[in-house]
Amino acid sequence: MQEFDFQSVEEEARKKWNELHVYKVDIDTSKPKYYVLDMFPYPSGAGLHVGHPLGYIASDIFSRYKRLKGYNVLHPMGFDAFGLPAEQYALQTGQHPAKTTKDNIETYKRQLGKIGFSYDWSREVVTAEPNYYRWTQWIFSQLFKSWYNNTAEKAQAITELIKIFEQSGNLEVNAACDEHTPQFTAEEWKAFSEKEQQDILMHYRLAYQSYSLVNWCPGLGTVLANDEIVNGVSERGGFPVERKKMSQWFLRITAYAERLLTGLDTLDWSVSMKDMQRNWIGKSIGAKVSFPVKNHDEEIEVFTTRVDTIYGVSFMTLAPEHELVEKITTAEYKDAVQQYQKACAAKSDIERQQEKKVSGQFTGAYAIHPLSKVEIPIYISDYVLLGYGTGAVMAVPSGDERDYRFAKHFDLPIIQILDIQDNLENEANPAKEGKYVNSDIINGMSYSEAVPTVIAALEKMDKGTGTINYRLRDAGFSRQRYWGEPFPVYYDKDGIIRLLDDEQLPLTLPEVEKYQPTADGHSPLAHATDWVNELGDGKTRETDTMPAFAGSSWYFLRYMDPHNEQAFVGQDAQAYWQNVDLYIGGTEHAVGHLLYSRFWHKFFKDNAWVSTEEPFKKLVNQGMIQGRSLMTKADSINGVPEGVRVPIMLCSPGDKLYEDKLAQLIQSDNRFANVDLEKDVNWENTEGKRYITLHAEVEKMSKSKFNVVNPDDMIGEYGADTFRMFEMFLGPIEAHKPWDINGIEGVSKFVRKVWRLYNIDENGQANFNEEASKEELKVLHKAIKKAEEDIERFSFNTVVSGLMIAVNEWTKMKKLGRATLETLPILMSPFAPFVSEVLWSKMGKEGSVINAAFPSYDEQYLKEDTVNYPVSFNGKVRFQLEVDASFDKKQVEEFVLVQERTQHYIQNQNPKKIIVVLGKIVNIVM
RNA sequence: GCGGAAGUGGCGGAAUUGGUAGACGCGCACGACUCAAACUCGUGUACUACGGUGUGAGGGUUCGAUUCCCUCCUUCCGCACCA
Repeated sequence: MQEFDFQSVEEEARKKWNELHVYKVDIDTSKPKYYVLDMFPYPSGAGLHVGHPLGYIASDIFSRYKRLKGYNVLHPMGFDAFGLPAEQYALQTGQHPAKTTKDNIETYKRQLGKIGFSYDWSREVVTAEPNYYRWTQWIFSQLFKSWYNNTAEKAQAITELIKIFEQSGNLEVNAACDEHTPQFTAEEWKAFSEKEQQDILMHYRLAYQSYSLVNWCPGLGTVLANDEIVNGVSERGGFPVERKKMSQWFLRITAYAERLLTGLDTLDWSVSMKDMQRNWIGKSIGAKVSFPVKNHDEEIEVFTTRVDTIYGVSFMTLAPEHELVEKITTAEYKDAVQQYQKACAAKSDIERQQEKKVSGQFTGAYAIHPLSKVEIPIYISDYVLLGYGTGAVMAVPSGDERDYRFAKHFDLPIIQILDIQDNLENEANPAKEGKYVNSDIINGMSYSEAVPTVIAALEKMDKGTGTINYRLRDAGFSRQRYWGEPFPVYYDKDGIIRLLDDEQLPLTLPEVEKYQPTADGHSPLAHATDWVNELGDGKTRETDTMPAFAGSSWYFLRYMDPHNEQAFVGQDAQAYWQNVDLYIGGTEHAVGHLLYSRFWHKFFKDNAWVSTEEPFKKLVNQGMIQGRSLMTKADSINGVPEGVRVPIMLCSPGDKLYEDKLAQLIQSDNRFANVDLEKDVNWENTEGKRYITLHAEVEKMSKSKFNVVNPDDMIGEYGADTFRMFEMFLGPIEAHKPWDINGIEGVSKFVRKVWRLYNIDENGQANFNEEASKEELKVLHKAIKKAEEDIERFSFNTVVSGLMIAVNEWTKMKKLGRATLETLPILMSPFAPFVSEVLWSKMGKEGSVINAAFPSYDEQYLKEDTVNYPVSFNGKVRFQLEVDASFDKKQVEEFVLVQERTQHYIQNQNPKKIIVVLGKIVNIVM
């Protein structure tokens, strides 16, 4: 008998797929479509480890399954190729990022190719290629040319807005815009200079420029992202970071906040994923209230979600940077206030957030409570953030923990406002239950009555309005980097920003000599002075580039129509493929990529470039495969708390690491530069040589932890089919689980057992019966049923178990029938495409198994003549009883009662109750 | 602190609407094959004082709970002076 040889099997299958071009898909209106998408990988230099393909395997299984089920399946792959690591590498080595990125993509494709994915590579998309980013630039232009009409609830052309301005100014316009947008009439608009008009339009555009603070790190000469800063210094190098005001591009995602929120209800995503987005959008319904300042014309505006607590306000707190502070501070307090402001400014945001001590400073000024007219003192304190709400708080010590601590510290009044606040001596009570007290017009009311009452009162005297606030901020869209999409704009000689014409796209990245930013923090593109000035006439190009999320916010649409030169996606292609039916990826993109993509998609919908409101219907988050790091005992090397990690391929847990080997390892890892082998190591010594014992620890798989397992190695040893099935067999797709090589033998055995079922002789011929037996068909139809049901609910690990059970039973039957052996490859092909393809051929079938039809199970084979009932007494199972399957409840009951064993448990008592669940269980209650 | 997910043998995990807890695989033990080993095949494998007891702990609903409800503990993830 011929034994299974995965190498020749993989070769044979691959050859067939290449010849038949099986993965090429096109629009086919005779079939329903199904779009399965993997999250876009960033091609890092390290290549794939075994954790990466987990989601890809799952999506590939589902794609193949859907295809067998008669769907026209779009299953593409491409690369999110712009980004920091390539640029860092360029900084270090001088190699062009385009070159390293290309090399890395080659590595990825080679690795992915080994696993046997059903990608249609003719649709490959690479964000860093000009023929792709041309459209990213085009989309940016469209955002720039649009504003959001809150009344129409959609984006519209900026030219429409200009028409409105010319007719009636902006007083009647209900648009998403900056809070500080000036108001003007049509006449005033017409009188503005062009520069002034353009500046005003910036307040409305969906892609706009504005000044904002960035994290400028002089030590590195660059701008850092928030997560590149640890404890106020740069993660790399530990240099101080300062806040620097720079002109930046933004996308007005806040215009879509409400639609992004309500759209979540229509999506088949996990609860936690939706919650993360809801949390990020952070809608709060509240009120804006104005507090007049005594002896001033100014009013302090606050935003509150608890306008019902307004009668509990006993002081106000402003952010130290609040613009009113200077104006209202009395001469007496000027010095103290300035000192406090200085102290706050010296602290980084992170320090301010970590500060637990109560601090603040009285300004000497008083506000007048809009309802009670009581005078209340105005303080400044660093617990109030300028960036949130209005940068001012109406302090209600009885209901808010921070206000309470502040009040206690400065000995300010704590006013009870709800009858249930009975422990104000010790703590604030933020509850909304109970009835209001000390609250004038809302005394005796409940929360839901009080809120509208207060808002109405405030609105009547023009001191407040009900408002909705979002935590969501507009998305910063500028990066002072080289390796990203250039902005398709230039500044004319008056400094007015102009778009390039669409025909001038793509605006390609110029070559630069160095990838460092300029000394004043401008992007490396500023070094390319020829490029910056090439338009002449005093026109200069924008030197910032777009962030990595630009290209990934729309790539799923490009796959539908990757070579279209006329549009980023053609109407026909989009009308057919609609949107992504199944999206598989990690949770790390919960609020970044997934939110931006939804935002762009809605913008496309507003312009009727796409027909769907949401891009991703169903989202499945694959878990992380963790590594097992081999460690020396944690306490065995002092001063290095995590011990020494040992490359995973070298040894296994329990192994002894001898002195010479350890010395070698320590030398190769500079974190252990100061370890003294004599003083710091607790040696064991039982055999004349010193050693330490290794143990395993589960942690993230990472090159720096020496615990990376390469899929190439696994495939080389066990074959791609076994590798695919094993990754699925590890556990539920969403769960995090440690990579444990132990189980792979079981899957490998399974594949070989499958091969043996075909009794393949020396000539490569399968041997089988023409007629399949009833028993084997029963096993088959059970397996079909389980496979189908489990794949539908993404329970891939149990599909593998189910197939194992079937194969174990068939193995006992020696020689199987044609029907069984022809169906098995179809069932298995989503999981193990290579061996399934070859076995399909061995059965003399034409074409590829990929194009077969998924079998349907036949109930008649699943029917049993008898049912095994567990018979329990008072819920405790005592014995099994075989009962005729056609019996009804009464018959089962009677049959059970006359059994000798039943009588033995009943003794001579009368059962109180007998419960028969047909096909399941019999329970006798005594 | 708030929100979410999870907790089952030595290990990964199964049990789909409440109905035989531990499927399947690993590991381990024994046996067959072999000069021997590997491979392969077979048998067994939650604990047990053999009465029973068992799904993180305690309580509840139910004829019956891993599954539903309440309280608590632990782990992981996300958010957080958010007014």
